[in-house]
Amino acid sequence: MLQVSFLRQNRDLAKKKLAIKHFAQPNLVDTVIDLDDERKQLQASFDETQAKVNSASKEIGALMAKGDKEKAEATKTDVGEWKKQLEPLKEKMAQVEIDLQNVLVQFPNLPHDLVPLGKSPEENVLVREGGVTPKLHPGAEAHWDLIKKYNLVDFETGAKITGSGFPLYIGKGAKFQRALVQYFLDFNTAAGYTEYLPPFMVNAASAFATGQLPDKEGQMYHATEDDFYLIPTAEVPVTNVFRDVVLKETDLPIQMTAYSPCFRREAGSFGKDVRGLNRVHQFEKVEIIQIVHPDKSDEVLNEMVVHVEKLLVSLGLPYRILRLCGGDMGFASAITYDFEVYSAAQERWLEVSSVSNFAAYQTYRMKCRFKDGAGKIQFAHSLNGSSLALPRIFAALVENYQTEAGIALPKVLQSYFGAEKLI
RNA sequence: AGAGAGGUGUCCGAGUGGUUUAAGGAGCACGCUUGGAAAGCGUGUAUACGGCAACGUAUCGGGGGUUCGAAUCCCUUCCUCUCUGCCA
Repeated sequence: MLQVSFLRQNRDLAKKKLAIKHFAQPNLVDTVIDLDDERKQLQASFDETQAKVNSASKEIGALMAKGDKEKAEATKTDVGEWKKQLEPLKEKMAQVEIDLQNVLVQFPNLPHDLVPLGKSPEENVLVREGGVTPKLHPGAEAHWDLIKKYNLVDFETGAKITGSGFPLYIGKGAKFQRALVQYFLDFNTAAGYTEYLPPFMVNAASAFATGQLPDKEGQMYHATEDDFYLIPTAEVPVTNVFRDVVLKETDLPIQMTAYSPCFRREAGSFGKDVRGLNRVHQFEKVEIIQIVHPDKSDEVLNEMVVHVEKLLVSLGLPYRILRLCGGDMGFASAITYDFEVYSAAQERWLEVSSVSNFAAYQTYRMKCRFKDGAGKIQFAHSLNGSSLALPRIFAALVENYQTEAGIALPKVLQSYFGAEKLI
């Protein structure tokens, strides 16, 4: 959420930056300031009257103690009058606060200066690429054929059990998932991240804090009986560890990693992107999350990008890193780098990780602050990234490592999987 | 799931309608004291909003209510603990 004080001081800059994110109603910035002015005014007169009530009430107490009942009763009448004035003020103030909040939550985060202009994925900027695209043998197949051929994943039975997009991993397919999760977690903890295993459902306050509510309500599965949401990413529960917390400056940076299944309704998706493991409703992911000093978040973002890059290099997959343009970025992000791996069999790039700096957008919503050296309270910055999401990594690995004899494995995974090759 | 007991500041803990302006203790910070430390003494030690400031307002798990006045009474909700039940 954007801070009113920032919007107040940077009215035009905010509008300009919102335009980069293709936000349709830049004039809401003015609305916010007007509402905030009104709120201030209402509070001033409310506080003033309330102060009179408070001190008169105390006086009544003193008068009663002295036994001066008559004067006490007279003061009660005065208080009654003031309280009548208070009622409408209170109501108006509550309404203005709701209105203000309703407008504020509509603003996406402002883009970082490095974010390129653009509307669609074609306008993302290629930062760098690496790895070598393998030369596959003739007759090489896409993962949806390979997993059928080797009985690694059964979509039909998953659909029978639950519905489409809920894959059933079997045998070596299931074990491979476990091996990947284990490898990714070990890789992250070796770099200093602390491992968490969070709840897989969250309450509305948590979903709101990281920005899923109200923006992406329709994308989450909702358990209405208890009003819990199935998490779309471990980012939601893990970032919320620090909701409503005032940290010490020396606690920063906080580095966390977590495995979780992710549940996404993916309402509105269609087309060839949804084939096989390219887009599913439930998948496994290992996430990295950091909460850092605001002066450090740019630098930390780059470190996280390099971290994920190293992980991809270790898997021997051809990859590229893109800086997303304003139109392709997420709602809460200030700057995002997407990682894609090349699927040699599908002959297309698959997004496998997204690393973002949220600046103070999430931390302001969730009131995650720290006390700096001077004793001043500041909002921390939050960042996160996938390290890594499994389905498309799985797809790219089986496609790129396929041979006529079976499917090989990158060296780093052999000990985790307990064999030299997958098949 | 049923019955009961609870939730107070950084922590422990007192507080059943009015100088509570949340006692007292511990911790922490600073100062005094000391050769240095400990002890002792003194001072300070939550957050948000409004205000240039003085200060005001709100917050005793959350929300609502009663009252001139609520940590305290009432309703509701969440959480923790104990017992019982059920269950991996």
